[in-house]
Amino acid sequence: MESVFAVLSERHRLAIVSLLLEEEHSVGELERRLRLPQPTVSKHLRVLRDAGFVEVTPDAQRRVYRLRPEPLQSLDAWLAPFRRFWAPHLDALERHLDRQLDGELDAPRGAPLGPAPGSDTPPRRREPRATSSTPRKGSPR
Amino acid sequence: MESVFAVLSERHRLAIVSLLLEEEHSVGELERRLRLPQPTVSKHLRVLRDAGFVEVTPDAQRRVYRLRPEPLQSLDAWLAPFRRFWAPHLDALERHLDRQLDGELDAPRGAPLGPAPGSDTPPRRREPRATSSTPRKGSPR
DNA sequence: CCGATATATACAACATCACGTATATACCTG
DNA sequence: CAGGTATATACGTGATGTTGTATATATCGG
Repeated sequence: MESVFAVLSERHRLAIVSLLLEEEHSVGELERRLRLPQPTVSKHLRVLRDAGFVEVTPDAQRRVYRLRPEPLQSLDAWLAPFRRFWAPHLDALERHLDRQLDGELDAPRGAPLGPAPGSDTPPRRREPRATSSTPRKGSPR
Repeated sequence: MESVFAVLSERHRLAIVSLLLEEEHSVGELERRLRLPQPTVSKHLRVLRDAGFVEVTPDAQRRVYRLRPEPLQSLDAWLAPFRRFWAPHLDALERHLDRQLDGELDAPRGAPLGPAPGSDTPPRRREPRATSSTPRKGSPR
């Protein structure tokens, strides 16, 4: 369980993190909120603790878990360069919307709202923009 | 492979996403950059495509992959509430850094979001905030 | 049309993870 | 000390993911 992503890729752990965002909780409280057997909760908390997501404070027999900021902060830091990436996309979207709002007098060529959510393959053609440098054909392995 | 986290929890996929942040790449280019066998690259790209992280444009026999913003944007959105959470912690961190001048928290350029800083808990204070007025005993289920 | 190139997919082996069950440890109350 | 409560851990099992090998599909050059 190395990475921040691996830790959060489990839905119950994600739920625990979300719950702990609001306030600290004991194991039993998490157990009830999530409707999970106690060993499951404890094991997920163990993973979260090893990864630095939570810290624990003993309170008699109870263990009160609370969120720690570091791992999520590092996630935020990792994400930073990507914000710069989709900024232009947002701009493009905004410009598009601006034109639309400004009046679609332009009658924009029928293109009827592509359904294209994500994983389609637009039938587009692309010129060989291959950095002009690597005309490799038979790269011998 | 449901969640954004699950997709990014694999280091090679994370590397691919980072590479595609800089510019689009064909499968062969990724193959060489990452020193991975071609089927492995293709399979990871398949996962990324199904999850909406990348889109592909055919260029003769090549397939040129480029990054798509949506999934990472949703990750950013998920992270938003947590920023409010660690804001107070940032104050503490800043005070600490002011004294230490220990800058090392930055976006990894290709660095694989290292193992979460687990128990390297900076010498922080732990208030005895054990809700001192809750001497719960045996709570019956 | 043929061979080479580029990429995708099928299949099997293997590792990892999450879960349930059982049990261990610690603390509290009487 | 005894019994109950709260949590952690060990072990076996089934599910899922990753990888390597082999093969299929499509395109290009001649």
